[in-house]
Parts: sequence; structure tokens; C-alpha cells
Amino acid sequence: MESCGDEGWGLSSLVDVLAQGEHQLRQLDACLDEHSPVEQKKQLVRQAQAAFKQAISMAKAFECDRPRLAAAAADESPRSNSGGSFNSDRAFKEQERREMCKKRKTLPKWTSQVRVPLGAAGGADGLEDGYNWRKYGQKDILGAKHPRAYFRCTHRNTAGCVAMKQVQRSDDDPAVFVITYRGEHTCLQKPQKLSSSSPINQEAEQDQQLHLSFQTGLKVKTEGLSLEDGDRNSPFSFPSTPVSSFMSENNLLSSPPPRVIENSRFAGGFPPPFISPTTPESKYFSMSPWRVGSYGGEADLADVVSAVTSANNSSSAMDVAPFMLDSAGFDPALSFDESSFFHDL
DNA sequence: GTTATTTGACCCTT
DNA sequence: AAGGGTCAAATAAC
Repeated sequence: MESCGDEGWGLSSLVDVLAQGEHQLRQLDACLDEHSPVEQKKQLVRQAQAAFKQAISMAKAFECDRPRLAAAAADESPRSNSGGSFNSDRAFKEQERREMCKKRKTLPKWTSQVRVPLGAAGGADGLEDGYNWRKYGQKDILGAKHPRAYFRCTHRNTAGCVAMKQVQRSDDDPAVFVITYRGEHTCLQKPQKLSSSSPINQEAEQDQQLHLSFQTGLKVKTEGLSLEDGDRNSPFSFPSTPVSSFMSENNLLSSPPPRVIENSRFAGGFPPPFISPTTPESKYFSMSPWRVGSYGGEADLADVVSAVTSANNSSSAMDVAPFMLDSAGFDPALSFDESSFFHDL
């Protein structure tokens, strides 16, 4: 059932986003000559930047689905003999799997730990991070007391989102869950579609998004970075999030209805897409003692937690698709109230 | 009906 | 070969 993601999502929304970016650039161009406030120009630059970031992100996600589409098309024509299509189908699946593995390796990866109040109905479930996750597997891990649960973004098929996460209860402290995220959400488009018919509204929308993200990020942002290095001054400050639904290790009910936290600022799920080697990560995270996050591309996860406090985690030349923040703004200075976050577990 | 979870089988990496 | 990660059929939930 998990097969076909139609490419409809990709191209049309990608075009929308690109058009939006272009529109913003044109606006900028128009107001360059005028003596309009610098701040406004900067704003336009940032808007366009964000739009193109998102476009790149979407394009990458689209690219990932291309082999699948190509193979599907190739399978369409020589349908004359029955055996052939079967074979190509199998071959295609194998190829797809290989692609998937390659892809996985390049995905950004980071972990976080979440402590859950012990009173929480026999364990952790229904933890929310503002994203919709779909569980696709669970595995007993050697040497671990608790199984590991595998999630991927619900919008994987509809929006080509590659975000995934693994959740595992800590051996030492059953109240602690180690969450490993992989890949960034590319499904950030709001339900409404960007319509090129009403650029005004688009702008308002975009403004809001930007305000959200830049408000949160500005404190961290290093001044004087070049635009093309925009990834480095990612506004995202907090990679750790709780889980959305969890394994039923003792047949805990998982709370599947993925309520999207609309007004909550603590919805997370993002890593900083880049950590500048010169920028101590600790700057990016506001950590409570039990919530730590770290980020390392191809790096191993073994000492990932301890790496948080050390600044010399040079994430090397990693090809991370940038993305645009949408609903997941987060104020780094705001250590959020965990009890209220988890109180309904 | 649709959508999500469970769970054993399967594939890939080490 | 072993272990981890993913698939997909069966099942559950809505």
C-alpha cells in the first residue's frame, strides 16, 4: 500500500514556491531604487532566500522519487509479455531499495533524549513534536532491554517527505527515550496551497513564517554570513523533540491521532541543518538536563550525546537540503514546560 | 470505506 | 552469519 506517491505534489508546489521566490526578488528589485527602509529590503532578501531553500528541498525530495517514476514508466510500454513485467518489477524494487540505502546514508542525523514523567500511564506514548509520524516497524535490539520503534513522516507518500525517526527507551532510565531523527521534513507546506493568484496573501503568509523562524533564530544567528552559507545560520535551535506515538512495549496504547500542535512553540523536530564548525553547538540548544540533542551527519551516534557539549563537532561537507520553517518555531531561550507537554499521557 | 499499527519476513550492512 | 532497518500482509482503529 505504500507504493505510489504521485508526482503531482512535487512539481506543482515546487513551481509555486519558485514563483514565490521570483516574485519576492522582483519586489526587491523594484524597491532597490527607492529609498525604502533597509530593513524591508533585507526582509525581502530573506523571504526569497527562504523560498528558494524550500524549493531546493522539495526538488531534492522529488529527485528521490525519480527512479521509481522512471521505472514505472518503463514498465508501462513492454507489457506484452506477462513475465517481463514481473521481472522488471522485481528488478525495480531491488534498485529502489539500493537507492534508498544510498539516500539514507546522506541524510542528516541527530538525536535527542526525552524524559517522560514516570506517572505517564505506564510509559511514554503520544508524545508529540508537532509532526505526524507513522510507525513502520519495531525491532528488538541486541543488548537493549527495550525494542526500538521506527517512524517515518506520514506525508512521505503525499509530499515526499523523507523525515524519519527511531525511538528507543533507555536502558538505564526507563523514563528516558532516545530519539534519533533522520532527514528533514520537506512536508512543511501548509494544507492550503500557495496560489499564485493572490500574491498578497502569499506574502502575508510568508511573512508570518519568516517572523516565526527569524524571531526564534535571530538570537543565535551569527552576523555577517554570506547568503550562500545561509544554512549555517539556521534559525533552528532545538533539535530534540518528544515522540509522537510510541511502541507498545507493554502493549501501551499508542496515541495515534496526531494532533498538530498549532499554537505551541515547542514543536520541534528540526536539527540545525548545518552547524558551523566555528559555532559551538551548545549555542544552538537550550538544554534541560535530560533533554539533549546533537547533530552529526555521517558521524556515529555512539557518543553523540556527549558531543553536544563539546564544540568541535565539525560536520563536514554534508549535503543537507535546507528547508523552511513553518509551524515549528521555537525560542531557544524558552525552556518549555515539560509537565504541560506531557501531562496528558 | 480509509488510514494506522503490528509483526514476521526479508534485505542490507558490517 | 548476525544484527539492524524496512517491507508488506494482516489486523485494528476510525
